[in-house]
Amino acid sequence: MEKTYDPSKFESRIYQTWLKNKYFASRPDKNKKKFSVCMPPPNVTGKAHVGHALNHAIQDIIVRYKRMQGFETLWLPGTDHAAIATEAKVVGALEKEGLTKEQVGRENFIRRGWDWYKEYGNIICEQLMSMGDSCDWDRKAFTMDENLSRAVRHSFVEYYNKGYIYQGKRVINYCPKCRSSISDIENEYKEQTTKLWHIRYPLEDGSGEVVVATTRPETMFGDTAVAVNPKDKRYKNIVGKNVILPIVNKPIPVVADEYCEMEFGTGAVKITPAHDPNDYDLGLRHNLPMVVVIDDDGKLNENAGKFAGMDRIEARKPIEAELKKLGVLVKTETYKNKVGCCCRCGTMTEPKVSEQWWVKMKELAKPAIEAVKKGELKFTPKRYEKMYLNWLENIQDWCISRQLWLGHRIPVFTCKDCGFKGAFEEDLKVCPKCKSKHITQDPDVLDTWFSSALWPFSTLGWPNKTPELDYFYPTDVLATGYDIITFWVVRMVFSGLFFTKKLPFKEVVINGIVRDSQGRKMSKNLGNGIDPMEIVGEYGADSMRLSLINGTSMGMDISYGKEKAKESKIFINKLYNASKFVLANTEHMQIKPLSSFALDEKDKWVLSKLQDLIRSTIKNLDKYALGVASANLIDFTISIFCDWYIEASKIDLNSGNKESKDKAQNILLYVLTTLLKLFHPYIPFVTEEIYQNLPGHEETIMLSKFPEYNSKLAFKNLKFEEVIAVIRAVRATRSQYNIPDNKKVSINLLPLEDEKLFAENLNVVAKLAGGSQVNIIKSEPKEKSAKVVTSTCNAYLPMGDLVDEAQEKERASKKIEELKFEIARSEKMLSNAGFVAKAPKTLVDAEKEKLAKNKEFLKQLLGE
RNA sequence: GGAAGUUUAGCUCAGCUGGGAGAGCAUCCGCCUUACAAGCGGAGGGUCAUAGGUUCGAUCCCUAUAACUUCCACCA
Repeated sequence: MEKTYDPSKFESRIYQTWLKNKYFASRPDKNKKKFSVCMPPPNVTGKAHVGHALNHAIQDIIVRYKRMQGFETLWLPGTDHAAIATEAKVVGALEKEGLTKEQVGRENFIRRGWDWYKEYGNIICEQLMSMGDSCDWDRKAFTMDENLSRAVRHSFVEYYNKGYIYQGKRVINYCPKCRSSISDIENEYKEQTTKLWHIRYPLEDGSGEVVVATTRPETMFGDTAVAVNPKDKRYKNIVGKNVILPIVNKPIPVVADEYCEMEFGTGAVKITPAHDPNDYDLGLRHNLPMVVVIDDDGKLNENAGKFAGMDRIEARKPIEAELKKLGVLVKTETYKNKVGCCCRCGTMTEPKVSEQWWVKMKELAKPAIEAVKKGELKFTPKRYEKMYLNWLENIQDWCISRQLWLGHRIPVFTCKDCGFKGAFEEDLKVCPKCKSKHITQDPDVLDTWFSSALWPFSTLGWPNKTPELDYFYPTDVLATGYDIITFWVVRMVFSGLFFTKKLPFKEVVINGIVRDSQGRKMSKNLGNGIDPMEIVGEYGADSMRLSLINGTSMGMDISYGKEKAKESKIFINKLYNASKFVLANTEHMQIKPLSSFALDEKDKWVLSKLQDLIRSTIKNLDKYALGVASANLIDFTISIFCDWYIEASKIDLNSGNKESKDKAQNILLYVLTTLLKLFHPYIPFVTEEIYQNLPGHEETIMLSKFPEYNSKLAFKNLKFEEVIAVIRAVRATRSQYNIPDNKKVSINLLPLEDEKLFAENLNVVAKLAGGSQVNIIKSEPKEKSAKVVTSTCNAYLPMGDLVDEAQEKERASKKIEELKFEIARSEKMLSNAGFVAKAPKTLVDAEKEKLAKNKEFLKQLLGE
C-alpha cells in the first residue's frame, strides 16, 4: 500500500476492476432472494450536482449492503430525455447557426436531438461511476430507447382505450420561451414587485365610471367584462350596464360574481377569459366571449391595436402612457405578488386557453392513496406520506401534451377523410373505417414525466413478459428527493398499480436538499453551487460520500461545503493509517480461530464492542439511519480501536512471546477486516484497497459476507474500562502538573477491589499513561506522591517535593464534591416513593448499587 | 389561507418508543510517543427556543407562543 492515503491513486483503478469482473451485474436467480432498486434517471444531457451525489451515495450504500448480505442485487441505472430542457438546448444551437426549428423541419430536428443525446449523454454516467455507483451498467436504460418507447405507446393506448385520456380545452400555463404548455407543478410561483394599475372604465350611458385594479394592464385588450361582487352595495346599480373599455373603445358588460372580493383593490375586476384561469371559469358562467391578445411567442397580437407585436411585459410602459394620456389612469401603486414561472427556464408563464391532452386522475389516484393508508407503501421519514397524500387527495387532471418535437409523440391518429380518431401502438397508415390513407398524427409530444412514470417496469422490459420483470419487479426501495415526490413518485405509483397491478416499490426513502455551507439553496444566480467532481478530484469519492451522509438524518436538508469533505478525508486517512499498522504487523502471520487463544481483558473488550457495533450497524442500516450507523463506525474506529486497542496491542506484538503475538495479530486482523466490511458501503474504494492487502482476503470485499453478530465473541462483565479510567486519570493529573507526555514517571497502583485486573495490566498502564515503572502497592505510600483516584483503583505518582499540596487538596475536594453531589442525587431519587414504586426495578436497583458504591468511595476518600 | 418541518456547545449538526446531554470543527494548555502532526494527550464550553400540562421522572409526549424554512392553494 502507498505510504499516504491518496484516493486519486486507486479509486478509478478499483472501479475498473469491479466493472471488468462484472461484480455489479445481476441475473434472475430463483435460488436467491432478490433486492432491486431503480435509479431516478438524471437528465441525459445534464451534469451531476451535489444533490445527485447525496442521492446516489444513499442508493449505493443500501445496494452494497444488501449485496453483501447475499441478495441478488440489481441497481438499474438510466437517464431521462428531459424533452423541454434538451429541446431548448438544440434550439439554442440552431439559433447560433441562424436557423429555426421550422426551417430544419421536424425530422431533422429530431435527428439533431439524438446527436445531442449521443454527444452529452454519457457524461453524467461517467460522473456517477467516479462516485462509485455499483449499478448494473449493462442494463442502462434511456427513456427514449426503443423498448421504453414501446412501453410509453402501449400505456398511452391502454389509458386511451379505457377512457382515461381525453382532449380538452382549458386554461393552461404556457411558456413563451420553451413554446410549450407546462403542467401545474412545472409552474413555479415566484414573488415579484410590480405595480397595481387603477384604471377608470366609464359607463356607456355616461352616468359614471368603474375603477378596476389590475397587475396586468396588457391584457385589457382581451377584457370582455368587468365583474363585481353581487353583495357589493357600491356597484349594485351598475350590474347589467355596459362600460367602455378604454383604448379599444368597446362596450363590455358589468357582471356580478361571487369570485370578486369586495375588500381587494376597488372591488371591481376586469375579466380576461382568455388569459386567466379564474376569468376563464367566470367567462363560462356568464357566457362571455374570449379574446386572445397574447400569442405563443409572448407578443401582443392584432387585438392590441397599435401595441401589436410588442412583448407582453415591455408593452406595459407605453400602455400606461396611453392610459395617462386618455386620463383614465387613476393611480399606480407598488405591489408584491407571485407570478407563475417556467421551472425549466424561469420565464414568466402565460395562462392561455388551449386544447391539450389530459389524463383523468381521480380514479387512478384512489388505489395510490389506499396503498399508503394501508401501510403497503412506506415512506422514510414518515412525514412525507402526508405530502404524498395531500397531493393525491387534491389531484387535478394531468396535462400530458407538450408542444415540442423531442420526446414521445402522442400516438393519436386522425383520418382526414372520415374523421376517425384513435390511439395506436403502431403508426396508423390506413384508416380502419374508410380505408383512406390521409392519416395525420397529433403533432404534440408527451410530458417527460409520462415516460418516467413507467420507469420501474419499462426498464425491466414491460410490456413484454421478461424474466427480469418477473424476478426483479416490484422493486424494493426507491431513494429520491422530496422535491420530486409529486412529479415522479406519485405518478410511478399510480401507473404501476394501473398497468402492473402491483406497487412499483415497497419503500420510499426521501433525502433532503443539499444547501451551501450557509444553508442557502444552491443556485446559478448565487454562484454557490458545488461541483461534486471537484470534490471527488480534491478529496476522493469516498470522502465525498461519507461527508454527505455521516451525522445526517434522512429527509433533512444539509448544509455542505468542502470543509466537510476535508473532515471525512482526515478520518479516512486515520483508518488508512491504522490499516497500515495492522498490515505492517501481520505480514507473516498465521491465521487461527480466535477461540484458540487465551483472551485477556482488553481483547474481550474490543471484541465485545465490535459485536455491539455489528448489531447496531445492521439495525440502523435496516431502518435507513445511515448517518447514525456511520457515526458509530467512526466512533469505534477512533475511540476504541485506534486510541486503545491498537496502542495496547503493541505490548503483545513486541513482547517476544509467540502466543501473545499470534493472538494480537489475529485479533487485529479480525477487527480490521470486520470494520472494513462494515464501512464498505460508505467508502467502497478505500476499503477495497486495504482489503486487497489483508492476509487471507477474498477476491473482493464487495462480494464478501457482511458481518454478523457473533455471540461467542461477546463477553460479559468487561473490566478493561476500569484500566482505561485509571490511565485517563493519571494522564489528567500529569497534565495538571505540566509533565510532558514524553517524560516517564513511576506509577504505584493501589487497587480497591480487583487486584488481579490491574496486576495483569501493569504494562498497559505503563505504556499508555507514560509510566517508567508501574507497581501494585498494598497501602498508601509513605513517599510524597500526587494522588489519583478512580472508583476502582488509586494511583500514586511519587514526585517528592514537586507535589503541590494545594493542588492535591483542591483535586481531592473537587472529587469529594462530585461524590457528594452524586450521593445526594441518588438519595433524593430513592427517597421518592413514586420512583421506587413505579420505575423499572432494574433502574431502582442500579441506583441503589450506585449509591452504596459512592458512599463507600467517599468514606475511603474522607478517611485519609 | 391550508399543511409540514426546524429551533440542542462559538459554528455545522447527531441523539431521545421518557431514566444522569454527544460528535466534528473552532478555542485554550502540553507533546514530532517507532500507523497517523491530515497526528497524540489534556481542558473549557449547553436552564436541549419560551410558557404551561401529563408523569415518580420531560431535551424527548401533549397544548399554546415566537422565529426561521419548505410544500400546497392563491386576490385581480
